[in-house]
Amino acid sequence: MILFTIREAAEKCGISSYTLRYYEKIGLLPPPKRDSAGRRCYTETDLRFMWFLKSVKETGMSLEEIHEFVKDGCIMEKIHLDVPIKELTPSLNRRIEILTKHLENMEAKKKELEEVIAATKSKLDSYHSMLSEG
Amino acid sequence: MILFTIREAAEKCGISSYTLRYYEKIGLLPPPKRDSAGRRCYTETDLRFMWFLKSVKETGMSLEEIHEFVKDGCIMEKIHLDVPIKELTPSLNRRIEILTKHLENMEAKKKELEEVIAATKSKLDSYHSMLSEG
DNA sequence: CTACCTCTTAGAGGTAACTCTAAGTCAAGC
DNA sequence: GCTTGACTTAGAGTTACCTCTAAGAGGTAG
Repeated sequence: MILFTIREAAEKCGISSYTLRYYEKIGLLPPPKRDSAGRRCYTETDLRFMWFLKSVKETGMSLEEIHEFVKDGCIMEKIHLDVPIKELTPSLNRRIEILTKHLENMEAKKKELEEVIAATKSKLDSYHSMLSEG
Repeated sequence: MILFTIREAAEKCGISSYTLRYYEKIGLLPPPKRDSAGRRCYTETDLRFMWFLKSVKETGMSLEEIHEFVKDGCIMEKIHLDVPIKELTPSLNRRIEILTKHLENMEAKKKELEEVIAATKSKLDSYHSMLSEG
């Protein structure tokens, strides 16, 4: 299994080491394994989770909402440990609710971006014609 | 000519009165006319400008960049006052540069949104199938 | 061995963008 | 004529999110 130091993880996922420790402290990232000297060792699964966190954050989810999303740990791990689906249903439903809301926000943002992109293009056109014709 | 109080302007453009005064103070909005009692009176042109400001801000332009964009006043007004295009060319070129950069940022944001929207949909699908099949 | 780099921690400091407060003015309604 | 409420100002406070510092320990290169 490949393991990464905090610096490698930071470089790979585009979140600074400072921020990774901060996220761990406030409960957004699970505490990773440690090496013999007590240093953090991240797995590829950890990195995938960081990528997910970064994606939703950059598309507008607040840290508080992310916290609400992640608060009862890794679902996949629980499935592997044969926790019955029945017990996971509340978690799953909450996650579905949060992601559905976030999806709506992202669709709205995308729509606004498209509108402002169009308006900006037309403004640029009018500036260009002022320069060439005016 | 229709005139609006700061509260009406705030309501119409979706920026609070506090923020409108703040924007004026830091030079993002031109000082509007005042009534006999010294209160701000906004024109429809002022409102259109607020809408523009809000659009670029919400799509990720910083107040500093907006300041750089607006810093030498209303170009249309100068054109009406018969300022020769030659004198306006530096302003126009700077505005074109800023808007072109912002357009690129918006396109990148839109692309990221599309990717995260797709990833989120697929995650939602997998949650739904855990609930129904798992 | 010593210098250097990166790691650890708790907690302080910084930044962007508001958001509100305090103290006071002004005009309208009762 | 007095209250109400919106307005004015300068400037302090708030929020979200980092970002860094200080103090100290472990491992590596010269």
